[in-house]
Amino acid sequence: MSSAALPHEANERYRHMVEKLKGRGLRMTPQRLAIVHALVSSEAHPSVEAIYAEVRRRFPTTSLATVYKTITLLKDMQEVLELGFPDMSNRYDGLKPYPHPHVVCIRCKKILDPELITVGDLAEELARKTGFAIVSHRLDFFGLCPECRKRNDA
Amino acid sequence: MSSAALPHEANERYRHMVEKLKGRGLRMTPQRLAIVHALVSSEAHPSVEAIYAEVRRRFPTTSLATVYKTITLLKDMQEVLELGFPDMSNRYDGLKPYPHPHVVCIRCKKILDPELITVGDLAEELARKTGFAIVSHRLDFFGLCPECRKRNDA
DNA sequence: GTCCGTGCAAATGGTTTGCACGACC
DNA sequence: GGTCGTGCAAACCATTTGCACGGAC
Repeated sequence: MSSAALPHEANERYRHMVEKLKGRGLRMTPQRLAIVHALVSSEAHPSVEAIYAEVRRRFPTTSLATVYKTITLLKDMQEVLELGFPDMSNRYDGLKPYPHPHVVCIRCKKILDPELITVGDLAEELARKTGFAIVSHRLDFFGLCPECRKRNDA
Repeated sequence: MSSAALPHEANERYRHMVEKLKGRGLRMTPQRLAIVHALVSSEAHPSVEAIYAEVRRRFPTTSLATVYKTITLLKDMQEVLELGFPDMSNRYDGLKPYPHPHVVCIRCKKILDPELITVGDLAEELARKTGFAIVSHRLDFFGLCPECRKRNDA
């Protein structure tokens, strides 16, 4: 899988993840490379199905199980951020694998990364007040994106 | 289902939810009352299984399906907040059914409501920047609770 | 008495697992 | 060549649904 067409940042992430996988002595199969590629080549926070579809364009025999297994691998290595939803399948972020805020359109399921002041300050305040040792967080805003607001004739 | 033993605030919520259900012409069966009771009588953000177990203590024939149906009902009426997790079953908050921050212990799955400055300000800033019409949000911090930190001999 | 709600069981859908073949190193 | 990863199919588990009986009003 070539990474020539990737934007700068995505290319960095691609190489970083491949190196980290290699560093663990894991085999770099074409499927794995394609899955990593799919994870960094979209800012849409793709679902497993979307990644599967993308990977299948190059490797039509790839199975869903392989996609799940590779994502689990990367999740455990903290190289992919998982966003779970009760009413739709999970979404993944391979570009920014650390906790950060998201905006989710409740109609078209679009997910964006808004520019916001850091939640780190809140986490600190929280740790002091509750005695929790905070290791991660998640902040999601749900609403209608500009496109869906226009289409708001339902 | 008596509400005599409930704390003030829980009792308020109990009555509010019952009134709202009645107002929609829905039948107040003992099962429904028990489910509503279970939802407001715990600050632990119970799972469906936990609610089911609690309800069964009084009405041993109650089915899981009924619990799910009633919770769906209350969710649609915005009287229960649903917290979905990819790695455990959903948890519910009938005491504060509006979006608010949570602290989740990644070991014992305890969920608390921390006292924090409002996220409303962030939501406003966000709406301006992205054009989204924000209708809801969710902020979760994950970490180890004080108890689990002590037990940290794993 | 009517109709809604319940309880059972079966279906669903996303995700995980077991296993044998084939490919990476 | 040995071992790990893949692909298939079956298993899983939380949740949802269909349907007939029973209870709320």
